[in-house]
Amino acid sequence: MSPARENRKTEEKLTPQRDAVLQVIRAREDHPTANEIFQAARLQLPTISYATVYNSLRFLKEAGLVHEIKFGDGASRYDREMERHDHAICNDCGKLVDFDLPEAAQLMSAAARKSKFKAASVHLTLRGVCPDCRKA
Amino acid sequence: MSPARENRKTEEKLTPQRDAVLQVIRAREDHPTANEIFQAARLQLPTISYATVYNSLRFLKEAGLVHEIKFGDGASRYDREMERHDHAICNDCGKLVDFDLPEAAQLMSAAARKSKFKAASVHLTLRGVCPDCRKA
DNA sequence: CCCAGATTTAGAATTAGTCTAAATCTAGCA
DNA sequence: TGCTAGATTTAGACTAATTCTAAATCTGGG
Repeated sequence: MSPARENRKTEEKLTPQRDAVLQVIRAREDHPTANEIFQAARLQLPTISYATVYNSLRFLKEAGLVHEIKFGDGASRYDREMERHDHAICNDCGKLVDFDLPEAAQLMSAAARKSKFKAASVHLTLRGVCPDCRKA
Repeated sequence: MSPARENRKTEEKLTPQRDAVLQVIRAREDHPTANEIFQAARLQLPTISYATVYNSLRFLKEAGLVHEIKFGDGASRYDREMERHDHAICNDCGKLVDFDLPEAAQLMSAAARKSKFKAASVHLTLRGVCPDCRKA
């Protein structure tokens, strides 16, 4: 259960397919969907299947290597950023941007008190218009 | 464009089907999915179709009478609560609970500054374990 | 080298939601 | 009253995202 052992176990199981999926996510600034990841992974591993991309994403999530973001609008998106952070979503173009507002993290216990839940994490979502759409 | 006129327009178009959908949502404490709403609306209006439930939900959303919540885990949920509020989601059973943390609303401008977005709304999401699951 | 268990593959299946075209309803008006 | 245009409803086909299935393939330990 030590971090080192946990990590070794993960490494052992990092098959070429899983690694390709991980590299695709790490290489991108944005938050690709499973389909986008599939298209990109194919360039490296032409025989990789859609199901394997999903299996790999599940594995990588459980191993704590990627983060899944499920907002509306259909497909889940995947994020290389594992630290706690917040999201801004553009109401016009749907762009999703990460940012960190430490003050949001500090509201966790207040939120737990109000909701009566045992808190695990908090996350703030801003909806609005992104800089690009503001210009247009 | 006056509130009164806006309201009258809405009233005019509140067909029996749309009203049935609205009543289902207003009668429930929880946040039903479209499918749950369809099942319940059917009891009142046996011929109502699935497509009409979706059409009605879109209409009611646009009229500002219900609120759509899209978290992961598949289906959108619908909320009778129209005031700004926050959500807690149980990691064990998936239960979704409303609460209001006014401090979260106050983080809107800070979030806008960090993300560079023009803010429209903010919303906090707590993940954790609900009171019922905590007992079990 | 061989086997058991894990992984990958292709495609079928499932689920949520949207679209389409025909049927129905409704308000305004000759 | 009776007609017509426009809006709404309906059933079912369709689409997109994701999961499932079963067979094929790979891998490490003996």
